[in-house]
Amino acid sequence: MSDATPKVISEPTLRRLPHYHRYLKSLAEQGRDVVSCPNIGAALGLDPTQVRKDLEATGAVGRPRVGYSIPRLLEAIETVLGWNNVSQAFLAGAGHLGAALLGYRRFAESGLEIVAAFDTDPAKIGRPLHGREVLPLEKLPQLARRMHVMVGILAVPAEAAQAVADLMVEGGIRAIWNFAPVRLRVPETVIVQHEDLHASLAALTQKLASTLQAEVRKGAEHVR
Amino acid sequence: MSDATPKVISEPTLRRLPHYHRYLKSLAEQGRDVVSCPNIGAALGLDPTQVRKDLEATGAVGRPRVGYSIPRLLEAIETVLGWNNVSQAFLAGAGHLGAALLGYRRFAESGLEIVAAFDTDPAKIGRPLHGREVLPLEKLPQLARRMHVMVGILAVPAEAAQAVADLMVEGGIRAIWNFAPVRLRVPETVIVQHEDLHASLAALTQKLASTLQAEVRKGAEHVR
DNA sequence: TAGATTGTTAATCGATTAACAATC
DNA sequence: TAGATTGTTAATCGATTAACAATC
Repeated sequence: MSDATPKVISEPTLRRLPHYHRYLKSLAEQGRDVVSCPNIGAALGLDPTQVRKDLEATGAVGRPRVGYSIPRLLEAIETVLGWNNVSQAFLAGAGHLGAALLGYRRFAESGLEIVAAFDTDPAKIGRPLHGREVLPLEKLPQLARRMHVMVGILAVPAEAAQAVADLMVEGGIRAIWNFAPVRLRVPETVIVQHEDLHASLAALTQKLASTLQAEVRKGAEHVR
Repeated sequence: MSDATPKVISEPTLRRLPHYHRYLKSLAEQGRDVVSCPNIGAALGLDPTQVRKDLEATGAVGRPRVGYSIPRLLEAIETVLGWNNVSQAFLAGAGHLGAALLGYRRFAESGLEIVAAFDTDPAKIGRPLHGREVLPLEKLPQLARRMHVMVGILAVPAEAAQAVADLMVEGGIRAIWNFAPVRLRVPETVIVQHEDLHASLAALTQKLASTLQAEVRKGAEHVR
């Protein structure tokens, strides 16, 4: 029998862990050192059982009647999410969005450090952007290999996304954070996290439209 | 009995619709005018049955053996997503991310027009940003009421998010696109679309870490 | 007609929620 | 001890996937 279990954590759980972390941090600052699932659930608007299951996924152990140790919980979450060992990332696309991502320094707290940006626009290449150098896109693969960069951030127009993703794969990048509204074709060994603003916006506007419509219907019914 | 059905479309379906739209657009440009679900599924890497269910949700009707009319499908998707009637939005937070969102003009294609930005920083107020004026945040509620703006985009630091959301609600805003890593407390009548970059990043880094770990284990086993 | 695709109903799968015994 | 909370098992719920009849 092997030592460690594979331990697959579901995407919804993974996405909730940072929220727990943030709340626990605020409690720790207030001097609290234990917390219960019902407590977290009430603060974050989540089902206490769901909170417990999520915490269980981190390997944390609590004490009945008391709760969980906040420092140990924070530690457990950070370990699971890999926030302890920072990994370096390359950013492709130094447009509006790319620049915003470069400028947002707090990703470092989540274990990600953007070390260089790449673009095809000669006007951008060579100039520093938020303290990082902008390099010609074609250099991405060899540099990724040389520096053992594992994470790529894709902030290029939809038309170019697949080609740039191919470059990243060529450079040995193993995880792509994709901001282009395109489903990428990559080898199975490469992880793609899709950050689809267009999809979110579509969901938002549709929900708003259907809500407003329902209200109009209800209003009409009332008049009738 | 009432005329129209409420018709609730699931979030996953809503998020896929823009992808279908994009693909259908490209087919239309190539002069194609019919398309089948297996066809779409193969192109986008989705199960054909899932594609069919999604299209069904838009009210589109196809012909057995032939497929769906591309123009009619495009029309159906645009109608369902509310891309025909553009709605105006206010942006709160003119920092890196806010500026990037302002600069990204293509949201208009998805029925959203950002008409003004708000901030508390005196250095930003009064200056135009990507062609839109930056106004003092405290003016948001009354202006939203006066202009009947229904959508708010929240791109402020986490600490300020709840307070700014409260201002939006006060101004009668009915849908909030939230880029802050915070769960907002809003009345039931207000829709919140959470765009949680921290959560996505957490999921990405965890998956990468656990994949790499699994490979190390496998390698070790091989050596043994 | 033959056969591919639609439309629809059933089965599967995974996540959330509920129930309850164990425990401090 | 009494009772709140953990840990765990079962039930529910919704989305995905499979199966199959209807149809052009």
